[in-house]
Amino acid sequence: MGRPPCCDKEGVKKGPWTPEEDIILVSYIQEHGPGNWRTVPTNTGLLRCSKSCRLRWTNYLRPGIKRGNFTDQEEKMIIHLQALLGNRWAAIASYLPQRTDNDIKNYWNTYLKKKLNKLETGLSAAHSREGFSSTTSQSMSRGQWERRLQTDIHMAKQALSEALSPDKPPTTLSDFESSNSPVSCNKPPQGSSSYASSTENIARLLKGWMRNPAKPARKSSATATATTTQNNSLRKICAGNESASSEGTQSAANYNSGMEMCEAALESLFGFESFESSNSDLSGSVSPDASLFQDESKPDTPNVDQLPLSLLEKWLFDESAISTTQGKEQQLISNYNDMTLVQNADFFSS
DNA sequence: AACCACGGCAACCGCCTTAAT
DNA sequence: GATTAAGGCGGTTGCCGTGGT
Repeated sequence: MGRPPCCDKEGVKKGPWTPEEDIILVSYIQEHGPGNWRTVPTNTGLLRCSKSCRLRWTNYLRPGIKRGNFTDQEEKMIIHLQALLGNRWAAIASYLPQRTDNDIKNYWNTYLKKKLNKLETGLSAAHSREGFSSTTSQSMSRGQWERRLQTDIHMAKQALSEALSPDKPPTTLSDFESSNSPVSCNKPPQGSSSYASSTENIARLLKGWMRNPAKPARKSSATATATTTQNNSLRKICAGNESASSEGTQSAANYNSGMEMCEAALESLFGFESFESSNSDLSGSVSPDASLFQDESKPDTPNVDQLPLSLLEKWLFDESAISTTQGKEQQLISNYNDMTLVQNADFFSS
């Protein structure tokens, strides 16, 4: 016999989540923590499959998720990581801890891919204008360059996968990756503050939602027409959550001050505009629930995930060099690094 | 004002890996 | 070791809002 069944498929609700369902889910996770999704539908009474609950949590309700426009820095990072890792959105998302893999994937598919295609066609058009002919020696060198790029990408991927392999010492990338994985959320949080603050946010979310029911967030909230009974039950939940909010506020404040210090340090060190500060103008445009989570912490997220790409790459490939001890690959990777950096500089200066 | 096309995004689907029995 | 479901992930779909005609 294998494991017991997750959830029977009959009577499982599909489609957008209602705020009430969100509250139930968040309340449950606040109490029990994420993980063991199999039991969530039965214990909460939600008519959702466990998978749907997990997805809703990881993509929408989880504390620390930033919504709204992507910054230039994030955009560059995504492009760069996509070139390195391919469509491994979860891996890419681990470098942008405030963004979900779904978010990054959507952003890539709806915007970045098109933007890069445009740039690519623009570049090739410019090349043809400048006399790049398919029969000239220049095209030969371009072909060689492309082949070399392909090889380098392949080698970089290989080195990366080696660096990520589980038999490596515990200071490698895999640690950071795993520390961002949902599994790590199963670990007892460093204090229950993250869930408490999550509750606080949900309470505020509902306050806003009830105060302004005519302007719900898109999709789930939009489809949810708040009935009187719903509001009453939600108010009860809110009242309960309010009491838990004070400790969360404290932890959020601590986190924020820590983040500010970290960002200030990064800014002074690398001259990068910090992710948060460059996003400060988004606060007005994000959905109500999203903005509520802005100040949330992600307990197991290491600060290294906030580092700008150049430093991250340096660290990443230094790690690769240590673990692979293959100088040739390292050389190729650094070549690739140089090339992609130049490419990116070209892309974004245009 | 009505219609249409397009873009954004939440959620679902299906496959693969991991883990429990 | 085999079996089976959970969990994770990437691809895809479908709904809704918005802008153009």
